[in-house]
Amino acid sequence: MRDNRNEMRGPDLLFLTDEQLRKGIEAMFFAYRGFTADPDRVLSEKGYGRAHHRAVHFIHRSPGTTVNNLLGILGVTKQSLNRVLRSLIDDGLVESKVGTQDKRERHLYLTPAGHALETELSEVQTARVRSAYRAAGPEAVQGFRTVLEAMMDTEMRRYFDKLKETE
Amino acid sequence: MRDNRNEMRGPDLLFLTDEQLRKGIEAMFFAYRGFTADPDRVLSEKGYGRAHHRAVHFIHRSPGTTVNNLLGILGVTKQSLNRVLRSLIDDGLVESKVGTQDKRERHLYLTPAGHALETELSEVQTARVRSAYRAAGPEAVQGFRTVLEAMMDTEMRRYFDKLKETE
DNA sequence: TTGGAATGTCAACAACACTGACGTATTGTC
DNA sequence: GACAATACGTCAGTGTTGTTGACATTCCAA
Repeated sequence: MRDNRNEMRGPDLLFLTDEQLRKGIEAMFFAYRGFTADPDRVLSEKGYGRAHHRAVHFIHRSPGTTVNNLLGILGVTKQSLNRVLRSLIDDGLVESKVGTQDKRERHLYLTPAGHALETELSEVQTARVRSAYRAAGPEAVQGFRTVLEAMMDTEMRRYFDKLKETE
Repeated sequence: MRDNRNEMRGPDLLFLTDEQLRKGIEAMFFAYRGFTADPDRVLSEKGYGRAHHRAVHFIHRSPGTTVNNLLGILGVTKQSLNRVLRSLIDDGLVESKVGTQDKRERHLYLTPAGHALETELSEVQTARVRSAYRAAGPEAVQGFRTVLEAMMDTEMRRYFDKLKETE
């Protein structure tokens, strides 16, 4: 019924039927599970979780970032992030340096051990994405990226674009 | 360094550079947050979580499905699923009927109240996906779906394809 | 200089996943 | 009919990750 509403607008909009949208939603659900499966395995062996992965990833991506900046990117409360950072710092994977200009800020860096973990996680996750990209081909990848960016919150896209600038 | 390894294979493979893969990973992270943000808001108002959404979604999608089948789709333990189903059944959103052929099985159905919740969740999530699809266009959506399917575990793709058959 | 804003930390709690073990009802097989 | 296997539910315990509340430190501006 609602499908028909769209179908009547012409064949160009067939990709916007409720059925197509539902399948997109389910594809997103299943794909995200695959997307995180390999890093999750590595992490659980070491007693870490997905939150540790995210922290390590973005500290690697933006060395010297502050806790506050990381909070914005990760979208969690500072208390939640702090627990994760605490264990990473205690285990010697992350270094927290008091800011020189503003001593309230802590600047975060990966230690050599932290870089080693980041590399390990990155390799397994990248392997799957590379495999998917290769199987799908460049045009599909372009479309994939376009849809993902359109799906973000505008605030998140701001962070994403900022990271993209290193391109 | 590794980028160069790929770049040397010619311009066709530029989309497989480490930098492109990293941005794909980050896009996936940010987009999934947006993807779940709207339903999460609706759910938390009602005292439910993402796990309830998944259960309601797939019961709606496959009415009469058994607990065991749902366990396979969702990829969680029965203890975890049971907690969610318990609250949904107690709140009158899901009905559990003893199987007619095999009385060990429980077949799951949404009640009218369950359908109401499913519709509400589906509408806010579909709205975002529709908006993203519309902005990206049909070719991009095709590529999006292709990459997502290539990213799933083979086992999950089996479930996904089974759901797709209703297409 | 003093009060408010910003930054980060500690403590307690809730949601949701996990493992392991056990109980019950039903089914299928020898 | 005995017995193993299957499907489902439940109890107990644990861990990660999110939350709110309270608090210490630092900076800045009135």
